[in-house]
Amino acid sequence: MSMLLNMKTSPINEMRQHILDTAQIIISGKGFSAVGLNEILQEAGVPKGSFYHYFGSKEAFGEALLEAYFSAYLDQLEACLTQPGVSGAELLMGYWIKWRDTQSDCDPKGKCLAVKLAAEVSDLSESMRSVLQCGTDQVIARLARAIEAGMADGSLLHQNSPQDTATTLYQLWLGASLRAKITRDREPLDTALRATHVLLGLPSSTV
Amino acid sequence: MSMLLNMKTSPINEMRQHILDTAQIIISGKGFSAVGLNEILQEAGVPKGSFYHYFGSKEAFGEALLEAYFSAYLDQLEACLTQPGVSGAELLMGYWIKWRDTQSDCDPKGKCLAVKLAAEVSDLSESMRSVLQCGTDQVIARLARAIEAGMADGSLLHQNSPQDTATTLYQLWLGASLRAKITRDREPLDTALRATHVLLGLPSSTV
DNA sequence: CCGGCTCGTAGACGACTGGTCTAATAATGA
DNA sequence: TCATTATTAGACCAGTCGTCTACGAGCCGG
Repeated sequence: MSMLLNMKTSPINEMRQHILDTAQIIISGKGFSAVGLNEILQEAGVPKGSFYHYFGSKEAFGEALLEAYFSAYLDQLEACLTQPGVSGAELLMGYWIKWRDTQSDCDPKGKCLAVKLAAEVSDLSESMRSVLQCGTDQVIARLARAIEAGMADGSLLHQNSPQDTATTLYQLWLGASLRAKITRDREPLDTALRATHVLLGLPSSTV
Repeated sequence: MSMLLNMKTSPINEMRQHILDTAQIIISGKGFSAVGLNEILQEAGVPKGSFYHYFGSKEAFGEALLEAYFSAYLDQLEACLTQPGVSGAELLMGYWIKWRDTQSDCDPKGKCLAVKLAAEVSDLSESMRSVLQCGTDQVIARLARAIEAGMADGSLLHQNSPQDTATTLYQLWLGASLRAKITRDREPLDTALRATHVLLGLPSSTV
């Protein structure tokens, strides 16, 4: 009983999370294949031999990394889209602006793992692809709910289906973030923000 | 003089191209870091030692790979967008439909290297990132010209700037292709195609 | 026709790192 | 004190990129 309750703060899970946190920063910079366990474990101050006490393999570790990432991301998304007294349209635009800002600065901590790893990992590991699919589907579903709420409160027009709009917007921002990695500036994300206004039927503002 | 003319068919360039063609298939599946020169050269039937007669390093090889890819892609794009007696809108939609079809089937030969490598390579090699930037910028510029032509022949409405629309569409399709790698089906690309209709101000068709 | 020359190629090799696992240590609890 | 568990050091081999020497095909002068 108490073991179940303390699952997240048990020493072994604390260590797991510590390794995952360290790895996220490194991997969001160098990718999955290009980073060795050595580098991660050394940075985390964990002996190499201990790795297989916490994770069954590098692939299982990758799964856990993505699961932890999406878990935190969805919490953050939920918080972002449930502020009292703010219209649905404003909540959504706040989310995209936050996306633009976190992906255009240079802090590796906030970089999106879906953008970084999707292409590399989907053809590499079926289990990691599956976590990625589950995570992104949940993000899109949450965005669709937010769009629906915006339609309900009158801040968004009814044009296409919320699911379709959410999917399109997510894909647009995925691609914009990818291109931002190429150009190394925020122009792709600014362009995506303008397009988001259009796709949501909002008056274009000076961003 | 004749050397310049024959540059593309000189034995050394034939060999280079043969290695590049072989590598493109493998790398578009497994990525850049995860593939060793061994595997590529073995598949190409080229001994390992000879590699450094054709390319200075793996990174230089990666540059050449991307250059060759974009060179071929831009030729293909040009051919796709310059068919006589077809309206600008139809040319563009033909291009997106072709994109959808090539990226949704399983043939690794036609897979987009920009989608596959952008995230991995941009943080790994400045020179490869630079080739990627140059290539994608050219694609977007060519798309912008096609949109401009569509406005000129009356098949497209004047709404936003051609450059902006081209950028948005390209990013949307980049992201849709990325998500298609995750979901392993064509739904992301079908959704992108519908959104493309909307963004171009065309009547939505049953795709 | 032949010997000596160059030059592109061949693939073994070096130094190193990868993920994985076993065997030994440290810590814990009875 | 001992049995059991938790932790870790280091060996392991396959694989990495890049180098280096040695082989052999082709040419040229005689």
